[in-house]
Amino acid sequence: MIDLRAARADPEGFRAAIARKGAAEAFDALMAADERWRELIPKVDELRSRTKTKGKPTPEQLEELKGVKAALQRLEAELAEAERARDEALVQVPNPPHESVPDGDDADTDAREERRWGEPMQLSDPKDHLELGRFDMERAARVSGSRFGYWVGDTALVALAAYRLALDRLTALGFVAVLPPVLVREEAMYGTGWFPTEEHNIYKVDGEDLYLVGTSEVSMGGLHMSEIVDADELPLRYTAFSTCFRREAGAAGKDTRGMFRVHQFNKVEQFVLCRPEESWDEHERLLAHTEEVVQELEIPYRVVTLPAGDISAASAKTYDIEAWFPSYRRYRETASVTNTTDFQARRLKIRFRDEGNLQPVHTLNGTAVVDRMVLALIENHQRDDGTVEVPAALREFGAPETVGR
RNA sequence: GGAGGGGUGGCAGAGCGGUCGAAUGCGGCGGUCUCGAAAACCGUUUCGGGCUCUUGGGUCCGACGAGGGUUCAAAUCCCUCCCCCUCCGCCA
Repeated sequence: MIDLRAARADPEGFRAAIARKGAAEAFDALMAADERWRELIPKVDELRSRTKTKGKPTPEQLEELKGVKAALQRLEAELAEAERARDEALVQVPNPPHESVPDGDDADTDAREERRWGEPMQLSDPKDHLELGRFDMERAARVSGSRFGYWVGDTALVALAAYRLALDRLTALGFVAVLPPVLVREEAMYGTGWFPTEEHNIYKVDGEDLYLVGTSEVSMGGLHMSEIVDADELPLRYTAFSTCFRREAGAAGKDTRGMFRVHQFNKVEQFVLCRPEESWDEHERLLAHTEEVVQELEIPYRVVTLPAGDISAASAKTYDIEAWFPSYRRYRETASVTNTTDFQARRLKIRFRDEGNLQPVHTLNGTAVVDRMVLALIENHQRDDGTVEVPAALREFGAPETVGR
């Protein structure tokens, strides 16, 4: 959530920034709800102080108390309603985007390209990952429905090696490896900003108050929920491996072929908690880590800064790494690296003590390796005979030298 | 799944209807001592919110897992939920 006090102090500034995410109305609604709440709170406090008695009250005092309490009860009901309305408005307001984030809301036309790496291969007739790797979509459809697939044989081993490579590189940098839960409570979903805006994309477990995470960012955000972390321990750097689940409810008919957009995939994530003044440097560092992995996988890519209207509610700034996909003949999103500043930390109540003052930490998350990258790897390393040469970096992690059908 | 026990400040741990926002210990911060440090000793130290004034205070309100209830009055009594621990059963 945003810093309400800061927003009251500079409503125009906040409104302008939030408007770049297309959420000016949500902000206006919040300010109105907050004003209403602030009208009521002093009145309630005043009445409450009048109900205080020291020790046993006299009969006359009791009579007077009765009247005050009746008035208090009515006012408290109003306050509770105002508070509910204000909190509801608060969760609708996104994190203001950083100044360096471009305007616009279209990922394709408004994103700012930062750089490119590698030479996109230009085959006249490139095969796609389904033709090159071993995936079983037909049987998966029978077992699980559309948008699921089995990774089979050498293809599965390449994916596992890629996860292991990312974990290896990150732990060497001091990141702590974590295998987190993938079922979480509503609290973690709200805390990380996935709810309420992304709720449509999340699976809920029937009969339980549990949700399947769309990314381990949710589990990792929850890890230090409600804690006051030791300032000396910051930054806390984690790398988590987990399966991720997404309903892809709004994506009907989009990317229906192959494993590009599926309901379930695996990801190695970076998740960091740090001091506010460190988070922008840390953001660049996380991006660099991801780029190093993609380079080791020898996948041509470009880095873009997503426009304000296309980043998540929690994000202040997001870089995407788009891998070259020969079969699509274009770059496509494979990794996201995001600074959520204090937005998640505020909701999750993760704070640290700085010269006596408690303040929220900053949190960041970023893909290190994800299944889509392995798809890109397979496509980019195809040879004329339809086999795939696996990058040397993956061999020590159990990958075969080649993948062929 | 069954049977018990428990959730209190950064941590440990008292309190079990008003005198309790809360003993005590540890930790933290400041100081005395010291060339310096340790030890010892002294002082200080929960969080959130509103208003307010020379940003550091003043003042009022709220919070003892969460939410309801009883009562003039709840950390303390009752109900619901969540979580943790121990034992038994089951299980990868």
